Amino acid sequence: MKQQRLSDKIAEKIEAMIAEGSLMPGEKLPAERELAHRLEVSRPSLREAIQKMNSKGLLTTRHGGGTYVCESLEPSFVEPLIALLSDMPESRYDVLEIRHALEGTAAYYAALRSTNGDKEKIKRCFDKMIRNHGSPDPMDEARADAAFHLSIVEASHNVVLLHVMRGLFTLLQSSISHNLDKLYTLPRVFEPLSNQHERLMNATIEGDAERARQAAQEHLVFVEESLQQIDREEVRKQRALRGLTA
Amino acid sequence: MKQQRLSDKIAEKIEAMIAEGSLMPGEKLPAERELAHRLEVSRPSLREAIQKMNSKGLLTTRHGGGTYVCESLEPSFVEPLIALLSDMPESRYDVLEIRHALEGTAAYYAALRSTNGDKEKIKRCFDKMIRNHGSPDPMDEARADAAFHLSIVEASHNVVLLHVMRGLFTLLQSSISHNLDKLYTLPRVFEPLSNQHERLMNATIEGDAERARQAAQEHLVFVEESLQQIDREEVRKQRALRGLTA
DNA sequence: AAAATAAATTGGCCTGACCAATTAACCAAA
DNA sequence: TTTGGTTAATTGGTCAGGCCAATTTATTTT
Repeated sequence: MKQQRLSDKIAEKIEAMIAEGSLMPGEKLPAERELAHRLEVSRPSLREAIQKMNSKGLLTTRHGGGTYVCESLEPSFVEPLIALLSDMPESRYDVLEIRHALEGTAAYYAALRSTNGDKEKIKRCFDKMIRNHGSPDPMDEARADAAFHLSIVEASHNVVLLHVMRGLFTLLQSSISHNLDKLYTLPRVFEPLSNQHERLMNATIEGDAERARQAAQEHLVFVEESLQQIDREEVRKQRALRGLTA
Repeated sequence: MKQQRLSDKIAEKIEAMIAEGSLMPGEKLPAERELAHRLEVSRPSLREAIQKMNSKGLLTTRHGGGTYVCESLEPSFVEPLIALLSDMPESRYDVLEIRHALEGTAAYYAALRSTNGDKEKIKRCFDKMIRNHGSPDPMDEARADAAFHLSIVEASHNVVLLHVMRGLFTLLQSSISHNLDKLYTLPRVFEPLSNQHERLMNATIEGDAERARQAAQEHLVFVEESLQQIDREEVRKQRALRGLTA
C-alpha cells in the first residue's frame, strides 16, 4: 500500500524531519519557493503537502509571515464525520431533537426491563453526578451527566440504541465549546435539571414506564429551552460589545 | 478569527454539502476542472482543499478515476454493530424500536420544514419504490424502501438524524438474510405497507406534522408485528421439519 | 459475444506569473 | 540616539495553462 501522491511523500518527509528533531516545534520552515527547490518539487505540490499538515494541526501558516511547526502537536483523533458535525454549532440542537425522541423510549423500556443490577448502576451514576456538581472542570460534570443517561439507556437492553446514544454523547462532548458548560454552572438551570434527573431515575427504578418516558421528555425540553436562552443571551452580549467598538 | 485561505473556504463548503446530505457517501464529485469552474476558483486551490479533506479521511481520490465521498462515513454511528447484528438477529427488533422513536419525529419535522425540492424528491423515491415492487432481486426493493424513508429524514433538515438513520439502514441491509425480504414479497404484507407509505408521504407533503408522525409510527408498528409473525411462522416450519426427521 | 484497441475523461504535476500580507531596511524628524 | 513612517524585499495566496499518466468508455476486431 503506497501513497503514490507526491504531496503525501513530501508531507511524510517533513513529518519525519519533525519526528527526528531536525525541525523543532516553533521553528520556521524555509520559504515555499526555496523548500520546493530543495526538495526538487514544484511549489503547488509542496503547498498541497503543507495544507494537509496544516489541517492536521502540525503546521501553522501566516500570510506573508511564514510557515511554522506547531508548538503543541497532540493530534486528538476523532472520527471524520464526528469532527465534521461538531464544527456546525446548530448540530447541538439536532442532537437534542434526537435525544428527545430516543431517551423517552429508552426510559420507557428501561422501566420495563431493568434488572436490579441496572437499577443499582443508575443510582451510582446519579450519586456521582450529584457529587461532581461544582467541579472545577465543567467537563467532569458533562461526563457524569452523560454516564447517567447512558446507564438508563443500557438498562433498556437495546444494544443498538446504546451504541447510537454513545455516538451522540461523543458528538455532544466534542462540541462542548459552545457554552454547553453554562448548563451546569448557572444555578437557576442546575436546580430544575437535578430535580428532573431524580424524577427520571425514580420513575425508571419503580418500573413506571409512562412516567419515565414523560420525565425524560420533559427533561430534554427543558435542556433545549435553556440552551436556546443561554445562546440568545450570548448573542446579546456580543452585540453589546460590538456596539462599544463600532 | 476567520480562515482567510481560499482552500479552507472551499473545504468548508464541500464539508457542509456532505454534512447536510446533498453529497451522499460514496458519491462521485465532479471533475476537478469542472468543479473549480463551478465554484469560481482555480484548480490548484480546489486541489489544496481536496487534498486536505483527503487527509482528513472525508474523500478518496483515484488517479484517473475521480474523487469520491468516503463510504466509511455512514456507519460511524453504528460501526461496531455490524458484526454484532449478524450474530444476534433479534437485534433487528432493537433497530425497529429506534426507528419507531426516530422516524416519527423525522416525519414531524419534515412536514414542518421540507422545501419544495424535498417534497419532489420524496415523491420520486415513492414512485421508484412502487416501480421496484416485484423486482427479481429483493434487495432492490429494500434499497428503494430505505431511500424513501431517508428522503423524509433528509427533509427534516436534521443533519445528525440523517447520518444516524443512514447508519441504521446500512445496518439493516447488511443483515437482510433474516427474512427481511419476506416483508416485500408476501402480498398480504405489501399491500398495507404501500398504503402506509402513501399516507406518510401525503401527510408530510401537506405539512400536517402530527398526522405525519402518526403515520410513521403506525407504519413501524405494523412492520414490527409483521416481522414477528413471519419469524414465528418460520420457527413453526423449522419445528415441523425437525419433527419429521426426529 | 468476447477480447483487443483507440479515444475521451480525469487526476497528478510542473512552470511562471501576479497579488497581498508581512517583515526588514532605511531615512527623516524629534 | 531615538522615534516614527516610508520603502523595498521577503513570503504566502491565487491564478492560468500546459503536459503526463491512470482510468473509463466507446469502438473495432476476432
